[in-house]
Amino acid sequence: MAGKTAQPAKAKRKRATLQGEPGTGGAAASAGAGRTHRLSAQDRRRDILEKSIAYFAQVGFDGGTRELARHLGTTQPLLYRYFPNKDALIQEIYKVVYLDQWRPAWDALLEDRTRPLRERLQVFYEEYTDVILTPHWMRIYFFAGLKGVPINERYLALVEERILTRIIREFHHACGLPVPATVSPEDLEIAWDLQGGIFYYGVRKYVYRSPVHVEKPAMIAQALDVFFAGYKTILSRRNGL
Amino acid sequence: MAGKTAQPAKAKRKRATLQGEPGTGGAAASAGAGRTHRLSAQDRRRDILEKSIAYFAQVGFDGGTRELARHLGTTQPLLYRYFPNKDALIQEIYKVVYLDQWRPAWDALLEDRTRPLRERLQVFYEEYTDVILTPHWMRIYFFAGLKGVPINERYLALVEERILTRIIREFHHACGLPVPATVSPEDLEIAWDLQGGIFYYGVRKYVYRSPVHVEKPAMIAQALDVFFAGYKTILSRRNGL
DNA sequence: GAAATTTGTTATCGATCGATAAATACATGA
DNA sequence: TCATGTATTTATCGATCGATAACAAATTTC
Repeated sequence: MAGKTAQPAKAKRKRATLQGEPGTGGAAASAGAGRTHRLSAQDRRRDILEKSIAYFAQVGFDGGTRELARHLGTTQPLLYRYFPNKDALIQEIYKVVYLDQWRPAWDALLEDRTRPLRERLQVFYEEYTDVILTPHWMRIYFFAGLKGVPINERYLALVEERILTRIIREFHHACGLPVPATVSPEDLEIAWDLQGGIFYYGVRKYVYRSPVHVEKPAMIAQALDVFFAGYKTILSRRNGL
Repeated sequence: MAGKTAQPAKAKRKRATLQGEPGTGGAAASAGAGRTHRLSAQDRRRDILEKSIAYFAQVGFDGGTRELARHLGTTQPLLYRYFPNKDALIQEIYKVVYLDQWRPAWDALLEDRTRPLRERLQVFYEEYTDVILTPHWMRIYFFAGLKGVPINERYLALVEERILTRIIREFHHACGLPVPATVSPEDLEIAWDLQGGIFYYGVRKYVYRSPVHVEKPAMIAQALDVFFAGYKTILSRRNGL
């Protein structure tokens, strides 16, 4: 269990002396991102946040602050000028990745009864999956979930409220059935089945980096085909054939 | 970012002196699991493996070996008598959790054409999810996936080979259609949609510890209802209505 | 252009991690 | 009962981690 690849402790010193060079500052030696010395506080903060998402999405939240700083092209203590501690940085990542992604236009789209529901859902899921079926979003989502971060519950509640109950209601309307005042647990679970089928495509692709067999829009179309025909049949049966 | 809750370094010494007591050995003081001193090599190894699964499923593979030992009611160096290093232990966990779970009876069940396919799949998924929709399996699965462990690809390939292609083939047969020699990418992806919908129920429940709205067998029944009616419609359409 | 402010770096601390070596408790066979 | 072998523990090493303090460089302000 020797701690990874043990590097001799001498290397540090060497870099410290190099830092005196004229044209090439010490920090850029590692990341080589391009001489970004001395940003404004606002820009630096944004830069840290952005690159932290990419970094933690790769290695998980147990990734070290030193290696994170290397990805930033700066030094590790600088992080602590902009975030009081590692956990505060992570909390901010959650907020950005989870909550600030919903587009208000989707609210209108899902309930726009001038368009066929099938079309609405195809458009919605194509756009929505453009946001969440990405390596960063997916991996942050699961790293956070496994850590038991409380923000997850909020997200699942948000999915039910903004997406799933709407789908059920609109589906009833599209079938000429009375729209239920409150969505039943069974119907909610059927909508989760749709959501889960689509979502798992992203899991296979971005969590497991496994090849998928059709392009994303085609996958969504198929999932919706099955959902529409299947759910309609269920509703028919339920209402005495 | 002070490393968790900093415990004063004195505490260690104190326990070391306590260890001299007659009835209560040093190790049991922490876990209190019940005086399991001196197991046979075989039993100890099995015990370590079993409890390691529970422990790592809880905290992830970055969990410390010392705390793992506490859960075992022993000391940390003992682990290294039975596993050369932490990674070897983890590899063995993968093997147990992933591969040694498939029941040969499922092979026969899925292809038993004396029973209706719908019934076969209900039984299969109820049994199969008894194995994989558990906190341990789910969490190990994702911890491993996010770490990029190569064993995942093998698992996904196994699902396609043993479950999904069979479902597609049997479905064609049940519909009176010719059974395709090789399953098309589109059909495979439709089967993944079924698998994903069911699987995501477990994600919500065990990764996110979020409440679900119907019991597992009912969820499976609904997912299969949608799948059967939906896929049948698709196949009909595909063959010129 | 000097003082004050802000940004970034070097050096280091204490804790914890995986791993090893040496010593100790326990069991078994002669 | 004593020697031998195995199971378990104590003590410790080197590396790495998050975090802080002290210093240096760049920018702004007067």
